[in-house]
Amino acid sequence: MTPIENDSYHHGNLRQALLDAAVRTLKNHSVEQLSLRALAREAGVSQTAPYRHFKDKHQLLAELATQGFDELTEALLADRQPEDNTAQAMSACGRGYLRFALNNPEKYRLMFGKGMHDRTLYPELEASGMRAFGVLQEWVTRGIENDELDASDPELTAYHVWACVHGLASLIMDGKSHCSDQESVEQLVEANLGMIKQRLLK
Amino acid sequence: MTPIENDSYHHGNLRQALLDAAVRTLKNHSVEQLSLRALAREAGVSQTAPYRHFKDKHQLLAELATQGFDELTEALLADRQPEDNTAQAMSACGRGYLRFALNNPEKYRLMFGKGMHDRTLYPELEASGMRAFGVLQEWVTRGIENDELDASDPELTAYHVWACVHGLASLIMDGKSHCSDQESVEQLVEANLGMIKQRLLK
DNA sequence: CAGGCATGTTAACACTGTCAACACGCTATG
DNA sequence: CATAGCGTGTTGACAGTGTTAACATGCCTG
Repeated sequence: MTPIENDSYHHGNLRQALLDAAVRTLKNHSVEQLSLRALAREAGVSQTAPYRHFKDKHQLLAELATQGFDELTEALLADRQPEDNTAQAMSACGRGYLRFALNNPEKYRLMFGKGMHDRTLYPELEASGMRAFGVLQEWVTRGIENDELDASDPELTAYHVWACVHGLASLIMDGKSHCSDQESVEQLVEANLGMIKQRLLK
Repeated sequence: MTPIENDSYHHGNLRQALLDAAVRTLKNHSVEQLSLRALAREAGVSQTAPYRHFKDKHQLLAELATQGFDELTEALLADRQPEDNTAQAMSACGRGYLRFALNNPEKYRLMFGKGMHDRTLYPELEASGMRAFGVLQEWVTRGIENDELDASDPELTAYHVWACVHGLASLIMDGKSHCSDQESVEQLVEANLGMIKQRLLK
């Protein structure tokens, strides 16, 4: 878990240690509160050492976000079974998405939001984002092919579903939902996922 | 437009001048780039003068956001006609919402997102947000009463629609839409609004 | 073994938010 | 009408930030 303790002049594992420290920070603090200098302190290293491994603060954030999208992809696939039909895939993906977002709100906010300058500067970020979107698009496409979905354009439909789920996650995360307790949030999520499914499924 | 020029020791209109400068800044810069000191410079005043009018940077941001929600409420009502049926109200609200968000992306990001510490500290902010949501909820409620909408719970349905539209706005603003030109964005918006309507109208 | 290169450090600059102490000038009260 | 007070603006300072330049260390390769 913790990076190897190293008393020598060279840390040995600083790059990963900084990323780990950043992930840890995002558990309790917002992206805006995350500082390179604090990460360096936590890694037991001088305040400019990070610049040997990251051009920018933005680059570190971009790598965190990339890693976040990969985790999101896993979350989307976690509850899926190979034999799932479209309705089951929808439910699994939706729950996986919301679970990830609500369990890692600050990381999620970093992935979307404006943590970095310009995400087009980071091709790996774009790619990992695309992979996550691809999971959605895959079952939507299959659902349309199998005539299970009431839709024609797979990409547009997948984008629409993404927007709905993303909006739901954002509103809840930003406290715009009246319900504070865990249980009523889950009910809200289920109700919303139900409304999406209800009208998209034939 | 510009605050009154005032060579005297006292500015005379600093509070509003700062808010105006902030709004101007958000036209070209992100919330993160907005600094109190820069606003003070733009108002031709020392760097700590703002603290006579705002306890915090957060308080200034909260007031901007409050003002933003009021503008959003106007935008939601702008294209509405008193005799509109639910379908027409949906379209007008949806277009108004997206127009506001895409024309004022940084202000919108401030309104949602994590610009302030804790929005519950600013009751006026909460209230103006509620007024905006109320516009949505109003026509949803009427639509259900008139049996024009295929839904039962007005609040839940309004929240669902809000999530869909908010998600769409966020994804487009954060550049997750492939389409860069104005025209294809509008097509994307229309297609998405269409899918929401199609699914909700009886 | 020696030199080079990756990785670390120190010092410094230009920013930021924020507070305390001080200065100005309008307004109300004696 | 004078003066005391208070709202407003200023100066100076502290702590924190991202970032660069110049310097130091030590492993790895020729």
